[in-house]
Amino acid sequence: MDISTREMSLTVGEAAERVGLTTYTLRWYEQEGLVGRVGRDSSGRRRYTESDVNWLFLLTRLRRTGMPVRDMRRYAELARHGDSTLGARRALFEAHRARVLARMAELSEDLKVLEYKIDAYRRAEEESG
Amino acid sequence: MDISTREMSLTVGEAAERVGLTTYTLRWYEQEGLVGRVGRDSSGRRRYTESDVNWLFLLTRLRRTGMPVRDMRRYAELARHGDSTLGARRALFEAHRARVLARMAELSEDLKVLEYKIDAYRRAEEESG
DNA sequence: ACTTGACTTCGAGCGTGCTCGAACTGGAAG
DNA sequence: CTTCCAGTTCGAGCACGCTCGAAGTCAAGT
Repeated sequence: MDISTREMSLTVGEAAERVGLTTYTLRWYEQEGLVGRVGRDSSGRRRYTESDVNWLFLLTRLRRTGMPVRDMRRYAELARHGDSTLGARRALFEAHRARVLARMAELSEDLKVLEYKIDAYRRAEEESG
Repeated sequence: MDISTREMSLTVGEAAERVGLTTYTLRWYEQEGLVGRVGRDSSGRRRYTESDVNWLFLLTRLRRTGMPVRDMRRYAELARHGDSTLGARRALFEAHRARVLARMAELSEDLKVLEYKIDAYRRAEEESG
């Protein structure tokens, strides 16, 4: 368990692959302040640490649940300001959780409409085909 | 139960309000072929029938479940071609249902991440707040 | 008769979230 | 040493789904 196995650092391409985003997007996220300035190596190339990757992963989940980039940026800013923002970050997540739950409820409703139509088509097909 | 109670027809504004879209969007949907050409009155104004409104309602559900406009157009085209496309329409809905279910599963997973973070924040707040 | 306000068509513009091309740099493999 | 590939920055461009402004029409209310 030496230092080299504990200190991983990935290029933008490797990081992109791990988190399922493109290199374009990773650079853009940084530019947009969704990620703090990523470390660079001696020749100016980005080096993503494990915690950078974990952060990016979290961002992908937030994004996938429909959180706007604007809110993700706000969250990133809070995170950069340390422990004094823990409450605010929790509040942000709780509010977002509520939106996700509402969205899921909406999808369940919409699913019923889909089921209804599928059934109606099935019946119509039997009748006329 | 006279004809006037059975034959409703709404202006674009009324229809928009009922289905929760704007008048802009309703006209645009028509232009994009998501809705067949809506009837006009003697002075060229749109008159939405009950079945137009039902159709629009269905479109709002498809839209809300994330169906792209392109696919909604394809569906509308199928519907305009009558009963011979019942099977295709059902297939389209079944495929879409699968996507919605997958999306819901994804959201459940993402929700776990949110819960986990909320909990972590709560613990961190207790510890340092 | 006049005003109001919702309607018409048309094409342009916008917000979001990337996505890409251009021009360049630097390390590694053959 | 050259070739190659992945990286850099910058600003422009794109796909999607609307959204709106302009200029005009028409019917109803005062």
